[in-house]
Amino acid sequence: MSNTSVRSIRRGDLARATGCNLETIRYYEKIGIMPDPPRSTKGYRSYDNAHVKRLKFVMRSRDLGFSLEEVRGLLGLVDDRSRTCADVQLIAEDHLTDVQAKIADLQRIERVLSDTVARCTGDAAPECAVIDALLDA
Amino acid sequence: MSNTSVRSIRRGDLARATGCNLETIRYYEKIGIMPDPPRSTKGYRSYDNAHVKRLKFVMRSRDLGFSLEEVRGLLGLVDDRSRTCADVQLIAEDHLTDVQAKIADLQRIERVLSDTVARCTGDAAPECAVIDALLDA
DNA sequence: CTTGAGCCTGTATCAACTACAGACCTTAGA
DNA sequence: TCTAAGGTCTGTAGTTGATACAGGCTCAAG
Repeated sequence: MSNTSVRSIRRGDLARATGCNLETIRYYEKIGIMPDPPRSTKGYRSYDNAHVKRLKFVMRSRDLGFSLEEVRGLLGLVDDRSRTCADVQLIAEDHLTDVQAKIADLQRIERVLSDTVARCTGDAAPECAVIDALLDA
Repeated sequence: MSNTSVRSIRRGDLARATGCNLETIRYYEKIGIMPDPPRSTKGYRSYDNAHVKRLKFVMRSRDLGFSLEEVRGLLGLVDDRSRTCADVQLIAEDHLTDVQAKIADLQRIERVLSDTVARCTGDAAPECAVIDALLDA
């Protein structure tokens, strides 16, 4: 069962293969999230399946809201043969806590905002419940 | 009923009066969210009650997640004698929609993340459900 | 041989702040 | 009166996570 082996692709191909923006790949390489790939004689970067896989990992992590520093931590654990499930769980649980806090924050905002907007008449009058709420402590 | 009238305070006092970071005030002045205040002969900025009120408005708006551009819009409407409740409602409702979308996004993330973390054994084994989820498409 | 696409590099921009350096001013205490 | 501490002034750089653009090479098709 040989899976589709990509021998040597260029940055644009990697972008297409992953759906990641080309400039973003460049940025990830600059900050060390992605490795500096080998170069052709003419200086063109050459990527392979391992790069595709790693970049997809990064993208899925980002999609789940992990910061690039958290992704860096996760990548370190992926590479580390001695990592344990507990190590990973720690990062993921921390992040989950962050996400839950953000949700709570936004829900508070949503309540205040929708309550206030609901008091709007929405007509041509200069009085407005939203402005009043923002002006008054 | 004379309310506490602040005749002339300096930037540090404005910061203390509002709880806003001093550098943030400076930034707001730079980008025009707050006006350039008058200066003393020695070049010290001098603020009054109107500045305190405006800055508090900005801070409450930011706290409710309005972007600085949205705040700019709201401030324009506060100042504008011809503004209507409908004008303000439009901005607030747009923002409310944004907030609701963000909540939905984070809730999706929260589900995936907590489901995945729940499958962690949390032990010293190298197999980890989180890593697996991030590695597999 | 030319044209266009793709790649290379460096640099700038965005939001919304925050931080720091070096110079000046003001005020309280000795 | 002198001095030391603290506030204020200015300009500038750094943060996160990208995105955009300019100017120069190279490569493949027609």
